[in-house]
Amino acid sequence: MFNVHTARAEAHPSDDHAWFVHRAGATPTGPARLTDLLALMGVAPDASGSEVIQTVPVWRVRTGELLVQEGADADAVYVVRSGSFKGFKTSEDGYEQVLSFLAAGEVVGFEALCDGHHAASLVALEDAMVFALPLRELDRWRAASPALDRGLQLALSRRLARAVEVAEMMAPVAAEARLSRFLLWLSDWMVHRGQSPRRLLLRMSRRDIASLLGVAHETVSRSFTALADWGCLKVDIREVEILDMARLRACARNTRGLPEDLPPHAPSARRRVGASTRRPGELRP
Amino acid sequence: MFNVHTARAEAHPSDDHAWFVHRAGATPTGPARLTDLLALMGVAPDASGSEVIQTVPVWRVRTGELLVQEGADADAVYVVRSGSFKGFKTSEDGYEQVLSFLAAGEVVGFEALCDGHHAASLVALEDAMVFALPLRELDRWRAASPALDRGLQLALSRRLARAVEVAEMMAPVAAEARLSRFLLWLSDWMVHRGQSPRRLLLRMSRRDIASLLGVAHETVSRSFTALADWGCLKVDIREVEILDMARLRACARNTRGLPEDLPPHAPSARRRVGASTRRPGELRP
DNA sequence: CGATCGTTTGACGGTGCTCAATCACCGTGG
DNA sequence: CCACGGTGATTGAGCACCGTCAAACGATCG
Repeated sequence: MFNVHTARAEAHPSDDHAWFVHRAGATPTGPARLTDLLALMGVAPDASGSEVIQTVPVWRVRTGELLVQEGADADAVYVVRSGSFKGFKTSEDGYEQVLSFLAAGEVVGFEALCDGHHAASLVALEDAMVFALPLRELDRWRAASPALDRGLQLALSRRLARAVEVAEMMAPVAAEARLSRFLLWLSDWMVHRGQSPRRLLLRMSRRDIASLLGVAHETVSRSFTALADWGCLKVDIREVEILDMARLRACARNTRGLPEDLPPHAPSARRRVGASTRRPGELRP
Repeated sequence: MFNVHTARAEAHPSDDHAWFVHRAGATPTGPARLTDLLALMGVAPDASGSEVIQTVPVWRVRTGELLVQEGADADAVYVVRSGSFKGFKTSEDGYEQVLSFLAAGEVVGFEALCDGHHAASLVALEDAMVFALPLRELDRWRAASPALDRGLQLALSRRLARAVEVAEMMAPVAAEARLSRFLLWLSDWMVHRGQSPRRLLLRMSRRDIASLLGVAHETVSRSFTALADWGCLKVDIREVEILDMARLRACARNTRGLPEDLPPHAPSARRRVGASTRRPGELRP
């Protein structure tokens, strides 16, 4: 009936492609010492590395600005020093598929190593700084500093392990369960950064969350209010407080609605009843 | 109403957990030379490596047997030599979430490096062989053979790039579009292995595909017949032939149903009409 | 040949996508 | 200061896609 792709084409016949709406916004700033990077990655520094690698370039990216552009030639791999990023891919019809959210200590842009081009874009969700590891130097630096090499391998391993969690959030379960999993994941994230696991400040919009979870952004809104009605959360736009961690975990485990054996904290007429609990591809007993 | 989790618990009160239904099935076989591994990874061999690394252990895994078990201690990283694998994670209620399908040349089990435990299980979809890189030796081997190191980094980069494609297949678009994307991905896979891009032999069940795509396995069946009705495919259980690559790509691009500007090859009453084309989280013009 | 599993097809109902209206919030400029 | 437009979040209504349940069929295997 109404086709987004043609609609866009008609509205802006010779418009720039979607990946041009953002501006590359990384600006150089004072370089750092290797030991700073190694500390961030959680590995002990080594003397040999610091001799060869005097300084590591640092880039600063402001909120909403791009660190890397999908399809662009890659000239470096980055390690997030502070702030957070959203990784996404925009398809030709303008749809923005969010792939991950990234925080301090994580490696980004490594996908580009195999063919020299970035597979996805990265935009800062808040003012951020990144260490840049020039591809030209990468092998030499890793050879010079076993600690850097080890830190990178560990970070890459974590990235791959994270892919499992993302798949769980996109799994075909009830929208409330996906949101619960996302919030629990964020909570873990906060703990790793030494902050409270209960008070979350969402740096991303409802639409970004929706894209990651694979639902409509209106559904994310509804799921937030549902979880709040069930006594799991207190929600104020982007400030979320987890009131009942056990119940939230129960919602994340369950595939549909609210588990029966955990009656609502604050009884609500909104509670769904009679919903089936099987999910796609379920193994039957 | 009917809760899978409790139902399982009632049926098998002291049952083994789901990840015990498979048996670890990897058996050692004649080790290979480093140059074989390097050739598989697409990097030029180096003399220094072959001196230190005389032989590389090779394991054989038969169809349906496990290479690694979720949660098990990891003692090696593997590179698939032949055959193919399914990576999956089983949740406590028995649901099997497929995460990826893996073929020759790909690195598996690397997620375990960061905490020493495998995050997901790997089962052979056909008789397979893998190179084993013992974690104990990994750093030493990489240092001894720059070629091995480079090959590993490239393979890891490809794995991360693949995560983007998996996300696209799980994206909230029409079931036919997801299946189209999956088949196109498989087709690319065949090309990389030097085989025909049109004739696909599916090594996995409908249920596995369904899990990866995030739909019910019945929906996968229906999508296969829909794509066949639209003239894209010829389907015979697990043998799939792509008849119209351009049309299949159009289906993969589109979010809902069959694109209007490509009338069905073989007119079918099954064709859906009036379906909207927006998708969750769509950016409105 | 019976049993089990995988695949296909049909029917039905519900979740969640779509569309739409409303509100809160914000930076701008009159 | 307040009107103004723009963005993001929330809520409601309708309906269609697809998940669920069911049954039938073919294939494989003991």
